[in-house]
Amino acid sequence: MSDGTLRDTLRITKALADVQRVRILMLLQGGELCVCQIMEVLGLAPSTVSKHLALLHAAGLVEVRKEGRWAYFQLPGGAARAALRPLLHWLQTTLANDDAIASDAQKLRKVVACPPLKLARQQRRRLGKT
Amino acid sequence: MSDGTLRDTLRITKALADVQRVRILMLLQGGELCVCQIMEVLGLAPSTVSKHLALLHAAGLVEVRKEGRWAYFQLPGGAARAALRPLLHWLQTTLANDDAIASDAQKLRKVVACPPLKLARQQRRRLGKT
DNA sequence: GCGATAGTTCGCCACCTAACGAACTATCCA
DNA sequence: TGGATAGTTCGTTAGGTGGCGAACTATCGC
Repeated sequence: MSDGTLRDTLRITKALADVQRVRILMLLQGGELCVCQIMEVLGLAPSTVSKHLALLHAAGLVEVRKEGRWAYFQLPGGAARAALRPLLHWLQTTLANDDAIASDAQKLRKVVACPPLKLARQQRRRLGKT
Repeated sequence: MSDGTLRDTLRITKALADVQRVRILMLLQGGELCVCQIMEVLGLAPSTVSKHLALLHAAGLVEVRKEGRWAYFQLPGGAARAALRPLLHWLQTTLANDDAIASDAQKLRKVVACPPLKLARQQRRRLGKT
């Protein structure tokens, strides 16, 4: 996918040029997450989160693991991870003291505390009412 | 300017999410350049190049040195350079084998071979005719 | 099989942005 | 002082992008 061309590089920089996608990458530092968990932290519609994740995937910045109805996303491993290491490390470093990112991390802790199944059910109920 | 907040980080990633600006950063690896030299390599109007450089400057990715009518741009030095090192190094590495970037570099060699004054004069003439 | 449901795709809208030329600023030189 | 000129700013326009809800796909449980 990424073989060092300008186009591939721009796919990555464009993927990083959005608040929500940067927030997602920071969330994934703690390990894989499913779409509904990310939705909950970001406060965005499922279609929006799905689109952001598809874009990150196309750029090679996340990997997917599908398990039944659930889709788990995580940072890439192996060779891709090595190639992206400086980039992700820079992001991590520059955002180490950011309040919004810290707030996301805290919210994530609460979100992962309850199982995804229960979380997704709550979200459905909320959307149905609105 | 950049004190580690999410907004500052996004200013940088957004600055990197454009072909022309990435090309400019790669050109500046060889040292400072004036606007007319960058114009010549990229093949863009002066107003466009100026805007890109202003954006890169606002993101802290380039520094300016004004000398009379001329403005010389270069990659940042000192603390800023240290903070951006991983980012720029990643860019440099991923684009090491890109044809378009290599072609820019070659074009730049021809451009710097003739003094900026002469170059600028040629550009004026060309614009006037068109 | 059938309803419920996690996630994706599609269509639409509002906003942003890259490009240009024209007008402007500021410096140099005759 | 006045004309030429390097660069910036402004206004406009065309194309890209993020957001949502609605419709769709695919899996699970009864």
